[in-house]
Amino acid sequence: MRNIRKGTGESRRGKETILLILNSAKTILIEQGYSKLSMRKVAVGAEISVGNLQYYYPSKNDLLKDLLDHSIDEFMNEFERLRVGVNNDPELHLRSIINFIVLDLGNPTTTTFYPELWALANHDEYADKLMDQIYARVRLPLEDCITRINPKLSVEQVKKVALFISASMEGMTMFVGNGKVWNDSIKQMANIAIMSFLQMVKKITPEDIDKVL
Amino acid sequence: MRNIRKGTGESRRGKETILLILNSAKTILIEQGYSKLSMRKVAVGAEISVGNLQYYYPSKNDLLKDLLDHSIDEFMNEFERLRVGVNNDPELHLRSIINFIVLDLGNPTTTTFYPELWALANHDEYADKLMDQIYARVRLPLEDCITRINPKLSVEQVKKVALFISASMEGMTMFVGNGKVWNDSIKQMANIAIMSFLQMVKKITPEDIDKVL
Amino acid sequence: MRNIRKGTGESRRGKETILLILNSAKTILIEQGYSKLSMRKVAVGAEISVGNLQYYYPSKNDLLKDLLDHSIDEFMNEFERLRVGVNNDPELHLRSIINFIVLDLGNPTTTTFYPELWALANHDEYADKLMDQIYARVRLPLEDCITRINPKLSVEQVKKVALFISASMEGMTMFVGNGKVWNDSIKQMANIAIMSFLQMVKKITPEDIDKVL
Amino acid sequence: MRNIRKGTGESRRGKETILLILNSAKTILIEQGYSKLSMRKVAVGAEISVGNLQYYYPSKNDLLKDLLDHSIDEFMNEFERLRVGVNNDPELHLRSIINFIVLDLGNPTTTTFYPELWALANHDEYADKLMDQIYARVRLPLEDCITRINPKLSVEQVKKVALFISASMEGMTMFVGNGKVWNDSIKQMANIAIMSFLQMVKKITPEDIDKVL
DNA sequence: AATGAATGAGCGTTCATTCAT
DNA sequence: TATGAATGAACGCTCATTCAT
Repeated sequence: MRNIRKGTGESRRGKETILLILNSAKTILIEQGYSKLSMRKVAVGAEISVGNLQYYYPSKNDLLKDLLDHSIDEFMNEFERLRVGVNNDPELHLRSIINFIVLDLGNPTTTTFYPELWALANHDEYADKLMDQIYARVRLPLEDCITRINPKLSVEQVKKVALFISASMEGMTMFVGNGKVWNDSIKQMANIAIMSFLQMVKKITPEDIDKVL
Repeated sequence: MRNIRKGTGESRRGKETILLILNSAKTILIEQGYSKLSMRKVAVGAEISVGNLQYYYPSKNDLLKDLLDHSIDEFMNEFERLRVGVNNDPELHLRSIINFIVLDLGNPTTTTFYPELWALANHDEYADKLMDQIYARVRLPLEDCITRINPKLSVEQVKKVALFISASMEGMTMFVGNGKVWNDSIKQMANIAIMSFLQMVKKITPEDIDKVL
Repeated sequence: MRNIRKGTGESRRGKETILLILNSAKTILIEQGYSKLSMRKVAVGAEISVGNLQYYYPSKNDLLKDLLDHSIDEFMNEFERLRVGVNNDPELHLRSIINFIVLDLGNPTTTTFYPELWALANHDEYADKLMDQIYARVRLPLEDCITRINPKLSVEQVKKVALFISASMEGMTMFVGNGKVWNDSIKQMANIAIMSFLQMVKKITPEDIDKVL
Repeated sequence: MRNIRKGTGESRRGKETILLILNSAKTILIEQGYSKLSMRKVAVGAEISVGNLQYYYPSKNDLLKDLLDHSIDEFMNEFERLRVGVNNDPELHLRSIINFIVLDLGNPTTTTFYPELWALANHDEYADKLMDQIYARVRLPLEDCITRINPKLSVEQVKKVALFISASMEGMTMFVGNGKVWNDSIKQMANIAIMSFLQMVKKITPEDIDKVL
């Protein structure tokens, strides 16, 4: 919801237009993929002229940046809400985070948006940076739980365990996401994930992580 | 390595040209992403004319299909080699599979190629079908190990556990792959994965998987 | 003179550009034939960029449609003017129509444009529909004259006689048209046509038309 | 059935291939029009390679020439057969010629092939020359009949009357030809034509033809 | 007599972008 | 803010043609 050109999107009408643009862009990205995302199609989808689109976003890259920011904000806002009302039990908290993330993979937007983001991150610096930020943010509460459940792990080791858990869950996107073959098994996947990760966090030792074979 | 148009690629020279094309296409896909993959660029990379490229691959989609087939064949061939010399201990076998796959994520080709494939699979039927085939093939030895380690699980449950393990490992691609921030931690990730998955396979009960909360 | 894309050709400049395009297209169609009509050549002829041409006519077919409409409008407008100041004598009116149409065949545009249209009509639905409309319109006054000259003919028979007269005149295009071998004889052709058709309309009986041999 | 490159098409096999080529080309010309006629499509239709096609016809223009020759030969051969068994009555002979030509317009090949030829003749010298030859040949028997029916006409006037009759009949192609709206009325058109032309030939005077208004 | 391989130009079309209004 | 007009490059693709085998 932040655009590039200074002084644009400040009036109420402008803000509405920006929302129309971002929604159009996101729809295209999700339904057709990044390779089919064009300024023209975004303009048509937003029911404005190409000229006007370029008034708000002078270049396609500007639009992409704002689109990524905007899309991620939505996930983040939902994720933050998890915190509220969390009790003090780290194990329970870990369970609820895992549950939330795995079940979120069933969301049709998540299913298609994130693979696009990952592919993009391999070729686009901004997307790459953004990915780092999101997942670092997602790992924060994981790290907190892990530290409390297994205090013997060093800070670095906790980070790696959190990364493992987070990455593992992301990997399920392409298999249990919306419309995917295994979508019906999403609940069981969450169960396996909780069981697997919880056991591991409890039992894992510093040596398990850092041993060299 | 199989081209589309009848009667092309039959001479030695033709076969060489097809290889030049596929290598060029793969390089572009990996270095620049699918959205930048164009017939022109492939032709330039293969040092042939666009006309000649289209002589072998009448449409871009034909090229994409063959490129995916070709690229996946390479992984499959490597994966098949794992089988050879496998001992009878299912736990050891499971360890070696996990180890192989996680470490393969460090391969620069794997790191960038697979996210492209996942994104593609969301919009391209052929890519989707291919993904199903690859991962089904990858899960086969996993399912075999799991069944032998934990005989109490039903066939369906074994499949879900295998899917969980396979998907989890794929998820690490974007984080520990070649050039990624956590690339240095790839060995520890393999350790955590082995520890986590092995424990889970041993301990998990049918009820753990199918319980409804 | 009506373009396709909404919101284009609305400013004075846009309308001028559309005229430049149509003139360029018509010139190429007439001088080189439909098989040589390309968007690029039209753009060069109109001294605009290909991109701008496609801004007005998103597809070649859109341009062709408008070109046909536009070209036919010109003939129609001239043809309508015939009506004005027509006296009440059906025979005289018939003479003047025949004279007008046959002499119009000497027009260089008519000579080359109509054969293209006929060939096009065999493969293009829109051209076919348009042909039907033009010639139905041309036959209207013919049918009126014939009915008044020979009231014994049924409505259907009048239509067939009118069709015969109209079609016969069109057939001369390829022989007495501009630049054709017999172009010098166009006046005599008109004479023969008038004599032939007038006699026939006066003398023909319902039986002559519908007899089965 | 005559090709361009010296020494080709001399073996039995070569002659068969040439026939396959010409049939393929004619089918495409008739079904899709000249603008869609390409060497590639002809080769596919003839089930030979492009290279082999170009062995027989080094250039597209060579193929076109032979195609026109070949197609017109077919009509000519049929037309010559008319002569056989013709009695001495010029009026009867004229009727039979008119009848033959008008009814031939119902032939699907004639319907689509000739408009293509006319359009082509406007831009291609060879097609133009060929048209002259065919129609001059067609007018010969017409001129013979006219001279005998109406001996007062000069040689030049006879030629013009014959041209008028021939051209008139060609004009019906686009209206009563195969698949055309008025195809059902083809018999009545022949009746009207015979009545109209016969009357005219009998009654017309040198003054009718050459008068200047 | 026939094929497969290759080229280079041109095709219709889409694109990001610029700019005057 | 917003539109319509315009550009120039690139896209996937088809084409006529050449040539080695």
